[in-house]
Amino acid sequence: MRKPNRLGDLQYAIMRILWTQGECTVAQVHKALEEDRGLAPTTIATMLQKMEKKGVVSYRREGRRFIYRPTVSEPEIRTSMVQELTRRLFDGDATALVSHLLAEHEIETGELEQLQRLIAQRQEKENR
Amino acid sequence: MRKPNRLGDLQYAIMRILWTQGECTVAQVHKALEEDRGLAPTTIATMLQKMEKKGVVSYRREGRRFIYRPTVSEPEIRTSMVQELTRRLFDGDATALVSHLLAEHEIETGELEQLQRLIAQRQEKENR
DNA sequence: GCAATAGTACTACCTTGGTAGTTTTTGTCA
DNA sequence: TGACAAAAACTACCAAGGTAGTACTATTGC
Repeated sequence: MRKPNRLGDLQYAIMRILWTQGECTVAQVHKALEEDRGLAPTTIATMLQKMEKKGVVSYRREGRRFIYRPTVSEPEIRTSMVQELTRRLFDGDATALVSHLLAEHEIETGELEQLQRLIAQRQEKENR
Repeated sequence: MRKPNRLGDLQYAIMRILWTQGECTVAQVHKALEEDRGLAPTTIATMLQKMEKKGVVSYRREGRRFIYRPTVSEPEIRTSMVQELTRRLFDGDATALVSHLLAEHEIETGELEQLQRLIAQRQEKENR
């Protein structure tokens, strides 16, 4: 029903923890983000509740505590967020996005070769 | 002071009008978006006020009416929005973003060659 | 058995983006 | 000069993301 989803900054950060850890308690997520963000544990808990309501995570109880688990994959979210931006900024033209990255030097000179290789790989896959 | 800015969907749409037209009255912007969005003129006016406060547009009066003008360029905004997404989703690695586009087939097979050319051009520029 | 604690629930508040109605002002034209 | 229309001002409201304090509850260590 609901289109995949875009996530806010904190929400995405939380998802990253869940994607790498697989399953987490609130405390574990809090711990993992503490360094970078220094948020109150209740902030994480509240956010996870909101995310649960929204359908991007689910949980099971284990004794008193909740174990959260992602219900959407990282590529899924990434794809829908990248698509969204591409739609808005480049009328959905992903090539225009890459063109922008090249023109604005978001991509270092040293990485150009690697890109060429990536494209070649994709072409090979296509022609097989 | 404030870092360039990310814009919401409507805000970006309005900016696009301003970027192409150069200067616009509220009525002109409204007219231009009517087809796609069918919003009330006051919605546009309110949005433009908010955008003015935020510093992405400015205006001058001409008689009774306001003429709005962008104060930031499209590449500027694009760059900061793309950077933001790249930071969040790919730890700031633009090449990883392109890799994603290739892997998820956001880029059509037919466009691969064009991309190769774009990269080659950039490389030439570099070596000159 | 009970108190300290850990963990969730509940509530609240702020900001930003989005949407629009109502009121006031002010040119303009008859 | 006065009515009308167009424009802006003001106000209001909603949703979502973000942040966190306080209240409740269940566990567990003594």
